Amino acid sequence: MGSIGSTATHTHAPAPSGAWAGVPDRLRARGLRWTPQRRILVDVLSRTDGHVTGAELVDRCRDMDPGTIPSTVYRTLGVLEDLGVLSHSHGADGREEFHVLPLAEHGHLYCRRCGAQSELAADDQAVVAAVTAFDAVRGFEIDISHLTLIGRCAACRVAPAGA
Amino acid sequence: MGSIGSTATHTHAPAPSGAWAGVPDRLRARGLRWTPQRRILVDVLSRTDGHVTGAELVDRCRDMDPGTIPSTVYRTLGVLEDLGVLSHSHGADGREEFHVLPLAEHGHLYCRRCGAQSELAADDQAVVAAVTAFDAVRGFEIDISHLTLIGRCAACRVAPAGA
DNA sequence: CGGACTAACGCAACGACTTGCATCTGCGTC
DNA sequence: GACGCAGATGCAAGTCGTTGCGTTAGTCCG
Repeated sequence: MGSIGSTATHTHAPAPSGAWAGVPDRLRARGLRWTPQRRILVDVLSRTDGHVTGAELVDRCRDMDPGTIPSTVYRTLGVLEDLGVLSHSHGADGREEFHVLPLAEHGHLYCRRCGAQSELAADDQAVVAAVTAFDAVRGFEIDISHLTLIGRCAACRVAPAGA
Repeated sequence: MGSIGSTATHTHAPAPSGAWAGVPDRLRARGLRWTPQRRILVDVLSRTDGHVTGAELVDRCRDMDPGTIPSTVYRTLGVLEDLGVLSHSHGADGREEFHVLPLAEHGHLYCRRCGAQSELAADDQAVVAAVTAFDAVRGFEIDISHLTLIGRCAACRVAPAGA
C-alpha cells in the first residue's frame, strides 16, 4: 500500500514525481530488483527535499516499517546513487549527507567561526567562478554535489580574530 | 624516556622540531596539562608527516603504550587542534584525516572515476585561482586545509563516459 | 506455471568515533 | 613538601556506518 511502483488505485502519499516513477524499471533493466524494502526507502526519499543524513533515512523507514534494517538501507542508498537519482557528500563533521537529485545539484558552505551554513547552488556565481578557474588551471572537473567548503564568512572576517 | 618535554639526556627518538618543543608550555599557559599520554601522542605526531587518520594515530600510540585508550587520543587531538599545531579534515569517505601543521597547509583531490588522489598545495595555481575567484564573488575565505574536492580528473574526462 | 539463478535481505560482529561519569593526577599555591 | 582545584584519564555505553555470510525471494525463462 504505497504510491510507487504499484498499481494501487488509492494513493494516500503524494504522487511520486516522474523521477521516482521510473526507478523500478530502471533497476530491473540493470538486472537489479524491486523489493518491498526498496519501495519504502524510495517512498521516503520521494517525500524528502533538501538533505538527509543516512541515520535520518533509516529512522523514517523505520516509521513505515519497524523491521527496517540499517544495512539494507545503506546498501540501497548505494544502489540508488549508482542509478543517479541521488548523491551523497560529507558534512562538516564528516557525517554522510544525501541529496535528492531532482532538486538542484548543490554544495555546502560552513563558517567555522559563526557556524553559519548555507547551500551552494551549482549556478551560484562564486561557485561557477571557482570551479571554472580550477578547471582552467588544473583540468579537473569538480563535483559540486560533493563539495563542502569550510572557512570564514564575510561577517566573521571583519570581526576580531580571536575566538 | 622520551624526547619531548623531558630533560632526558639520551634520545632514541629524533629530536623534536621547534614546533613541538614548545607544546608543553603552551598547554600549561592555557591552564591545560602535560601528561604522559599527551607526550606519547605528540611524540608520534612529531615523527609523522603528511596525513594520518585518527585510527592510525591510536595504533601508533598503542605501539608505544599498549594501554592507550582511543577516547584519550581523540580528545587530545582536539586540544592540539585548538592549539593550532595540527588540523583535520574529512577524506572522500568522510573519515577523519589529520595534518601536521608545520608542513604546508593543503587540501585534497580525488577522482571519483579512477580513484587517483593528490594533494592541493595552498599555493597551487588552480587552488589560488579558485579560492580567489570564490572570495571575490562571495566574500568567503575558504579554509584550504579542510578542502576535499571530488570530481573527474583530466584523464578520465576524455575516457568514455560509462562506468 | 514451475524451476533456477542470483540479487537482496537479515543478522551479527566489527571499526571509527563520541560522550557521560567517577576517579585520578598535574601543577600552582601555601 | 603537602594541599586542593580542575583538567585528564579510563571505562563503558552509544551512534553511525560497513562487511561477511547464510537464507530468502524477485525475475527471467522454458
